[in-house]
Amino acid sequence: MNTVTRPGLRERKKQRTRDALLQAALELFTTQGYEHTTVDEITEAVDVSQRTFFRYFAGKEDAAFAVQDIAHTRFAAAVRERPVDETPLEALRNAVLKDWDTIAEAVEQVVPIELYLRMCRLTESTPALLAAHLRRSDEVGEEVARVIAEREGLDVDTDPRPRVAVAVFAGVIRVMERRWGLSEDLGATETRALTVRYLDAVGPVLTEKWHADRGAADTPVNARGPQNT
Amino acid sequence: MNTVTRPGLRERKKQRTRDALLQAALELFTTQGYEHTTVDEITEAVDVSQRTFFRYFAGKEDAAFAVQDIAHTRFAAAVRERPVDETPLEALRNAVLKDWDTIAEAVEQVVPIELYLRMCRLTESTPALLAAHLRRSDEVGEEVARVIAEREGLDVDTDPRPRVAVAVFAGVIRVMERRWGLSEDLGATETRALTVRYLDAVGPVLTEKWHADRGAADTPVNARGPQNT
DNA sequence: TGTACATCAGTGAACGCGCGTTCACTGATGTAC
DNA sequence: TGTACATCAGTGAACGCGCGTTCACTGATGTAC
Repeated sequence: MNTVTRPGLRERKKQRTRDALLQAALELFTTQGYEHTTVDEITEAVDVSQRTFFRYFAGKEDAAFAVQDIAHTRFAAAVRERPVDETPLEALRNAVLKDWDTIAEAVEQVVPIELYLRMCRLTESTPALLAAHLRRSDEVGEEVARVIAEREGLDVDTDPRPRVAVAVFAGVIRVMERRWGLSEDLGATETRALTVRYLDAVGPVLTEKWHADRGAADTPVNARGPQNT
Repeated sequence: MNTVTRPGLRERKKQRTRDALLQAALELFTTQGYEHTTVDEITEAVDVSQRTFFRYFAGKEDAAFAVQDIAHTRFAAAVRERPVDETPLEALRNAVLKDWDTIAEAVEQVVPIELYLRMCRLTESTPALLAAHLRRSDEVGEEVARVIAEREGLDVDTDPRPRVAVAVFAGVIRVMERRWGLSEDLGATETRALTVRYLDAVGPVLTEKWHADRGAADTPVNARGPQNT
């Protein structure tokens, strides 16, 4: 065993403690609600002292967003990897979509994906968490705007376009998040389709006459016909 | 005196107490920082009991956003008042601009405008406040999306366009807020011009080649030439 | 105009609560020889 | 392979703090007659 050098026993134990705390935290948050879960309950569930929790997480909120942070970091990295010949909005769109291809696996390294999805729903319905989420997303947006500016060889502080592009994109993602949070059981494929459709809606929203196709706007991406949600 | 019926003495006293608390709160927040100001300090400054504070504000955060709430309410109302022949984005743009014509007076009814502006800056630089602000803005966005949907005779839950339009608009406003927060002494006129320019940038960002006018994008609205900020 | 009663803003003192911190300590893991 | 020492994750118990709540009470304002 131990084919390649892997972290020592101490490191592996740390990782296990952290994972256990994280999983217990999300489990409790999604079961009893974020506000109604105390740090003490989390540490009791894992059977470590309260002090240990604060060794791994700066606070309760930090634990709540530990997995989301992975997603954010991955997204920023995905944007960085887009070929420069794509337009900024193409790059952003392709980055999310590509990112989503492998996000499930990445999350599963830490907690069950299903738990992460439940946590996302909770975030949408808990004011304190939603506020924190929006602020974190805003930060990611700022980071991504800098990446876009660099790609295009622009100064992010003097040229408004990188930030505007990211803001437009982030706004659409936010609309998708809200909608995703509302409808139960919206799978990966549907979410993807929804995102593409919303992104495609931006152009027409700005330029086309809205009333021309009134009522036909929410037809599914690949098919036409009656539907709900 | 008392030409028309005005609120009784009791009501006027209540108003004065509330205003005093609000002003003291913002003054302390902007002077010492939000986190470093306790509710007790606020009530001590006004010389009322701590209990009285909670009669007027649900909590510390509520006081911090009391003025901002006025602005939000006014904006939503302004959107409602736009003629229906304007496109949604025209309506949103005209609503902010029109709203800003009279916002100073409205705010002055409650606290000095300069204090409100200082509070806005503080919000931008205090994580807890920024998070709360973004969540509140998100709520306003939802409300405005419903107004837009109604204007256009669309169902906000099946047609993505109202929410997408508002998200795009809100994103641009957010970019403006951030920039405003960074540069000191950005007056009303400049802010207005900045907003218009950012809104005008949305179309080109989506459609035009970015590199064509590289470096010339941030020239002032009415003039061309070297400049900073 | 005056009196008697009702309403309700404000009091003040005490409390519960959970977050996050502190401290000196223990014992397992890692490393040097 | 074994021993001696260093590191550092985890302990547990105590604490400070500020938010927001509770309660029975006081006294000013409003209203009915």
